[in-house]
Amino acid sequence: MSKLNPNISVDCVIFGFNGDQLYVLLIDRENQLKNVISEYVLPGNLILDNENLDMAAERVLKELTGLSVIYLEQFGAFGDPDRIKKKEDQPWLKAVRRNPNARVITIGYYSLIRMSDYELNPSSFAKNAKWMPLNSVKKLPFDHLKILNSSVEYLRSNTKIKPVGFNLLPEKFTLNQMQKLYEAIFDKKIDNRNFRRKIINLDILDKLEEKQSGVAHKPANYYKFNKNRYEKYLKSGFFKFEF
Amino acid sequence: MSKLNPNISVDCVIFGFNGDQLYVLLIDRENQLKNVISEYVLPGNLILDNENLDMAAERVLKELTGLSVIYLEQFGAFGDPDRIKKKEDQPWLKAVRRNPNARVITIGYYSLIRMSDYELNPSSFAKNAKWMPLNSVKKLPFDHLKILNSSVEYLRSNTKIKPVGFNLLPEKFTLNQMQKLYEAIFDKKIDNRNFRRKIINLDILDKLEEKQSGVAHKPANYYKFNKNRYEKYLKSGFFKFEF
DNA sequence: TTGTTAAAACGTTATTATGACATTAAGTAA
DNA sequence: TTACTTAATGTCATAATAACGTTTTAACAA
Repeated sequence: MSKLNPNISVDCVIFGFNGDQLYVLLIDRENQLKNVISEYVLPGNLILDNENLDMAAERVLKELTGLSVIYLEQFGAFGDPDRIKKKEDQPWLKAVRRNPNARVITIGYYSLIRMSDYELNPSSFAKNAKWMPLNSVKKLPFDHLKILNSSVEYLRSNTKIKPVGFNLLPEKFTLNQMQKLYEAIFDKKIDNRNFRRKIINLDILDKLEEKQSGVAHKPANYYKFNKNRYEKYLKSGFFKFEF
Repeated sequence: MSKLNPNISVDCVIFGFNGDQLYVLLIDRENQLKNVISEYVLPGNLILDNENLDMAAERVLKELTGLSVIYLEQFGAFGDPDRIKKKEDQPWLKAVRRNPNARVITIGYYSLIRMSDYELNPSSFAKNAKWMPLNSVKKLPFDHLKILNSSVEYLRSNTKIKPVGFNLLPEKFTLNQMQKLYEAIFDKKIDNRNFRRKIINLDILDKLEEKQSGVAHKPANYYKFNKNRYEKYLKSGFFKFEF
């Protein structure tokens, strides 16, 4: 069996979207350790000595939340010598780490997932995990708020050059759902006619026959992301997506 | 005195520009250790336990090349378990590392400097250091080629959204020097009228009174980067710079 | 069956940015 | 004075953008 590396960890920022606002997946420290005040942290842990960073992020996320996520992307390394030295964080570290005083640098990973695809199942490990509205997270232990903020910046600049949003939307989605998502990511209103034109012109959406049903207004058409077409475009040059 | 952390290193990719092509600063392993075949590597080393990653990058670069660099930017973490396990790299590791078998993950930093500002001085530590044309670097020990390639990608996407190039140019420069730099970074020809229009419209250059002299052709006007104006624009929104 | 409600869908115009393209200007050197 | 070399410049057709209001389609209630 492989050993934990005492100096290197990964932390995962998992974003979700519920049709209205962005959420981030946090885990409750309390459930990792009884009798310590309940507090939410980013899912993260030390890496094993025989795994690479990407694998570590995948494993840690799976262990702490039950999620198997399609892709995780590295967005930064955080290594202030005192990043886990705050007094209030010590009891927890002492309880869960073999070497609670070790200097740990952490590598940040992020992912975007469809919240609906991953009902966090209270009967598994996932009972620790909780979706929190991104805007409501004002304080986190360690340097996790810094890490979170950094991931949000990364998400934004990434969204400008890649259609990352599809990972957060259901398989079939309406253009208005999509617009809401972009508005949530960039935290600003977008003109709906301009949005539609732009997204349609990218030519990576397939308009389905299907429409919304049961809604008390004109039903919206469903669309699907055409990954093949997207990848063809990627190869033959550059993608731009800005507002 | 602080100790080296056996598991975490930084590696620096320092880009320079000579008016024609991009260079990268490498150091000669031989000078760190006699009797090992000469081979160039990225300047890098383990971090100290009391310094953060940015400080470590600064210090390591200074120690290995003599350079004090204005800004270093992190661009990625590299942590394959076998990244320094290649057989041919072992003698060197054994000679310079207290714990040559330790798993080391490394954080990549990059910077752009004016080659002319930093004559690498053969009388100092810098005798190890050498500017190599970026295009000529086809092979490096460890995973340094991967790191280098990653930094080039990062440089490119960064250049699209920030006028990073100014760090590589002399204080006063001509628009044609600047264009050559962008052509080197993106590795493609740019139409000079379109380039000029775009760069002038950014409104962050000051045209100086001064002209080139002593050249056997029409002398070019010198320009200067106006940092204040640039930062004002940054605050009030978004910068775009693409070709 | 008709009217009300609510979100979806849609088009135009003025402005700005882009890409493609060729000629003249200003110095030095022979 | 001429040749040489790089600097500097303008136009036009096309594409992308921002700003803006009205009509459509379904469900539901009266």
